[in-house]
Amino acid sequence: MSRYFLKTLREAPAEAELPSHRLLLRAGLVMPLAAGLYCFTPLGWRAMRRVEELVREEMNRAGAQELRLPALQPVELWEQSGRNEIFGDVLYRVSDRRERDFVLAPTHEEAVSALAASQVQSYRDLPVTLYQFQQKFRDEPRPRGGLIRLREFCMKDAYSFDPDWETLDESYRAMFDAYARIFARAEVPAVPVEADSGAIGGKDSQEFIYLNENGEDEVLLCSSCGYAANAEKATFRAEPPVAAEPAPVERVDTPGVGTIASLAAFLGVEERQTVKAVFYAADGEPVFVAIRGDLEVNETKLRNLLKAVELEPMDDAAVARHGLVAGSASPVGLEGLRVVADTSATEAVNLVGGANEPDAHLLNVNYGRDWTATLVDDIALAEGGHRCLSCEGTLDVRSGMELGHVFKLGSTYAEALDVRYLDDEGERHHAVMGCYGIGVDRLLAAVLEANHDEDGIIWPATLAPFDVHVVVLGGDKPEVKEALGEVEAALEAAGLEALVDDRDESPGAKFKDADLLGMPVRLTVSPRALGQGGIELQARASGEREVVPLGEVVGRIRERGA
RNA sequence: CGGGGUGUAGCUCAGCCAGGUAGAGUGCUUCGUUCGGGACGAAGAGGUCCCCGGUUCAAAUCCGGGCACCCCGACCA
Repeated sequence: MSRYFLKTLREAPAEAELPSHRLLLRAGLVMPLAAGLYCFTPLGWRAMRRVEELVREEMNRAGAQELRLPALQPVELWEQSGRNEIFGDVLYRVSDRRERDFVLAPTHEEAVSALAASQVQSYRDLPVTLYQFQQKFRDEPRPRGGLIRLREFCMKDAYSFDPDWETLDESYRAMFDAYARIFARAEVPAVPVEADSGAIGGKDSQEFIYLNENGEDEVLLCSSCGYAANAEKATFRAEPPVAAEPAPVERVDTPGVGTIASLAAFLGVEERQTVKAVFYAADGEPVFVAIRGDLEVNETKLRNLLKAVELEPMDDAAVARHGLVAGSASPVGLEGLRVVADTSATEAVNLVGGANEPDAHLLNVNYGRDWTATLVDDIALAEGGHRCLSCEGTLDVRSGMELGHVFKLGSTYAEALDVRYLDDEGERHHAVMGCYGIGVDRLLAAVLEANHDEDGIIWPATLAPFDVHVVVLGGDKPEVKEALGEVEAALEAAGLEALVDDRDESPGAKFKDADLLGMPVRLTVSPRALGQGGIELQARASGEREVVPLGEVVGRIRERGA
């Protein structure tokens, strides 16, 4: 370590708040270069390589084949798939000396499809799963949390090509199982949850979420039946509507009432007896959304339903232009606007709705009789405390980090980039694709979030940058020198990698650094330990300590699973 | 893109309100002592006080404009 390119910090820089971010900086694994961009030091890079190697082992075990695609890609490829526009500002754009336009790829469905299109000809070439480790570039609006959200990061991205949806199920399952093994071996408790599959379409989509309060994603979990879903996707059972016979519409004055809460209080009804209006602009087109008053709109569900790329709240000018009365808007008597209704608002009877004039509302509004919608579907947002749709349980809301995503894509890219094959009857079909991603940097951060104590990192043995941390005390004494030489030789012969702290530091400083850096096993070579008959061995996780005769050191390390 | 915060030594921060020689701890260098849980003493190196402009005899400090970074939100295949 006296010559190792590493500096630890006694205190973490002020900008770091998350435990993983603080540890990365304190242990000297990374150095920030700019927002969302990090340098990895030799030690940090070793850690990354260990994570990468673990992922690679499981990909290979699952039968996937590693390849390499370029990060720099012609913009035409992205125009072909239509994602030049969909990604928009997220794409880093560059041009070459001839002023041709390129992008730094944020993901590789296009490139891998182009490659597959050139290679796949027959059903005999399928199925195949290809993967790579490659830097992705995304101009994120807000990088954050050290390695949690980066602008340049390493992703393990895999893509499967199958002849049909049935065999895709098998390819998908193989990746799903590989992911479960990866997170288990990395000692990060990630749970699979149902996820939104986005505007691209596709079928099943699941995310592996590490439940952690510092995560950016929200998931809903049912402790009774095990249902788990990303908040964007989650379904639930709304409170049943209040039962009643339809009554005639009646106008009431509601002076100063402009919110559902105040409306319900003013009239002495429950919020689920009201209908709420929310206005959006979907790709610039105005949309009037009606949902029961006790529920919120899930904008992801709405965006998917409308097949919109962009969905924003309607701005005040547009609200006025369409003659909408905020606070008392109503789908009743509404003309010239696309109306989308949540199922909840169409099933309930005798709701209180707006009157489309200030300080007034309508009683006994009923779907079908008084108003209709262009589209009716589930567009409600599941929240903690809601009832599970699958059982009698209650949903809990938790935050978490998305570490991996597995996704049955279908043929969207195969069609855009012409990945076709001939079946055994000579008929041409598009391949059916799946895609599978793991953020390697983020996984490294998650490993630290899940494996540390107040003294520092506690590396899982499979991911530790070094197997053993050797603290040398009294290194100028001949018996210590001799013992150190023998220990180093034994470790090397056993294939164990060691970080040897031969610095001229006080014992306390060396022990503190050993705890911070967190290798699974610490060996102390010192006059005291030699006097007690050998080398001191301490396990980082348990803190258990023992003095082991020199010849048995490797054996004891092996027994401890390093 | 909206809201909040911060920019002074490698790191953590004080100084700014009330303008007047740029500071502490830690880290770094050297010497000595010490040597099993961030040792002690001494000497030293290290600064465009984020940038540009303004006010002033004088700006880290006051004023204006920018930039960067962090946090919250929006966004996130």
